Amino acid sequence: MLDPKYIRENIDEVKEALQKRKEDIDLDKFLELDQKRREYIAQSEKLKNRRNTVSQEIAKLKRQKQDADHLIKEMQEVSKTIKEYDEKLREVQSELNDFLLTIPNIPHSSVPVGETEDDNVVVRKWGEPTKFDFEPKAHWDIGEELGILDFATAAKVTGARFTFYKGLGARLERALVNFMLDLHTTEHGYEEVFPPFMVHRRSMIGTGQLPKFEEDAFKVQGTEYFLIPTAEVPVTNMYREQILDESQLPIKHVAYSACFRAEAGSAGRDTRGLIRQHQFNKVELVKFTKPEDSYDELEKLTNDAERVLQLLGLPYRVSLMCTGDLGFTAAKKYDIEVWMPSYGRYVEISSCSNFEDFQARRAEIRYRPADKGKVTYVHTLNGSGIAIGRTVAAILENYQQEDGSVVIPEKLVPYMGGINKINKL
RNA sequence: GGAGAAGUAGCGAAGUGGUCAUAACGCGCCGCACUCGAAAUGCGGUUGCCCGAAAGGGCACGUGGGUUCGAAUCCCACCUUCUCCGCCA
Repeated sequence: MLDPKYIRENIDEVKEALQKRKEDIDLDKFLELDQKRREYIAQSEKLKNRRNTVSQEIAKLKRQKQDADHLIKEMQEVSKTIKEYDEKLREVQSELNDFLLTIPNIPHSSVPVGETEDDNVVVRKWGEPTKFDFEPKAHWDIGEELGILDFATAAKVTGARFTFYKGLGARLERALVNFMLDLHTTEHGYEEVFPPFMVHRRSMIGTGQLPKFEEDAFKVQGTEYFLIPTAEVPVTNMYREQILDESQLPIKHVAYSACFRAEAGSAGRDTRGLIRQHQFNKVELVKFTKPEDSYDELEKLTNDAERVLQLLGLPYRVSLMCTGDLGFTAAKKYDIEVWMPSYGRYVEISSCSNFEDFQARRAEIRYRPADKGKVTYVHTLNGSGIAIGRTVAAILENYQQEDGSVVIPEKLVPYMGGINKINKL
């Protein structure tokens, strides 16, 4: 959520920013509602002041056993009028709030202006696309031939876009979760959190999934709960409506969770394999920082995520998202993309974003500066560190051998109980 | 799921219709004094939001309604926590 005061005072700048995002939002409507709101507040408060004053007088008269009927009669009228103004105010306020919740974040000045993913800027590459002296296979074929992935059975049991991992496949998934959690807790200083996989509506609004993107979420029938699309939601909302102490910042959490996405609107895309599932595992990094530190922390967070791929020996590149590909909530976002031989290109495996105070405002997460300055919104950041299913896909494809087996990256071998290769049965 | 109790500042807690919500009192925290230094002691300071150029005003006692000239206080609903019972991994 943007600061209403900021929009009011910088209306042209905000309009221009939204245009860069290709967002068509009528900010004049905002100004109009905001104007009305302030009018009603002024009217209502003037009357409340009168009521408070007179109520004291009534109390005084009653104590002196004097007659206060004429004042009480006047106050009956005043109270009625206050109620009318407050009702109008409530309506405008809620309309204004609903409107604010649909305005996306303003891109940071360092974000390239562009329309589609073609305008994203590759900022660095690590490693080279894997070369094979045989015809490499896609991970869904490798996985099925090794008996470690079973899409057909998942379709029978649940439906499309679900998977059974079996045997060493299930073990590989689990090994990656543990490997990443250990890396981020012991080497990068994140505190581990294991969150609820369901949250209520207020939390989904806090991080920006709602109200605009309800069709992307799974709602649990008979409850007001949503399955989390990412651990970002519960972990960021841990600190909702809290005033933190400056000495606590930055707060850094790492969380494993399953993630659930309806994938509405992606019908027909990435239908095979592990790339686009309704349920997948992810290790997520979440940070809360002082405003002046958030862009440094974004670089560090991105590096922390990249480290996973480096240790696994998977070639990747980092792209800076352009204004048109930034998503609703981010002010700046890097995608880390891993080389996927079956796609013949790099595929997103992590998204690292700085939301500045956009989420903090929605979720009311603030901190008290040590110098006793004004209570201020924190900046929130998060990034995948990293998506597990896509990592399995990348390992299967990049580490496949001509005989159909898959070598386990060295760093992962201890987590696989010493197994360094998955062979055909 | 059933029965009961409770939700007020960082924590504990007072306040049961107007004169105590910048919220008594205690603890904690910050500053100052005393001290060679510390402890102890004393003094002072310690919620947030909204409207307003300012002066100033308004709001918030779990949340939302209601009654009333006036609600932390009375009524209703919901949420959360605790205790007991039932069920369950």
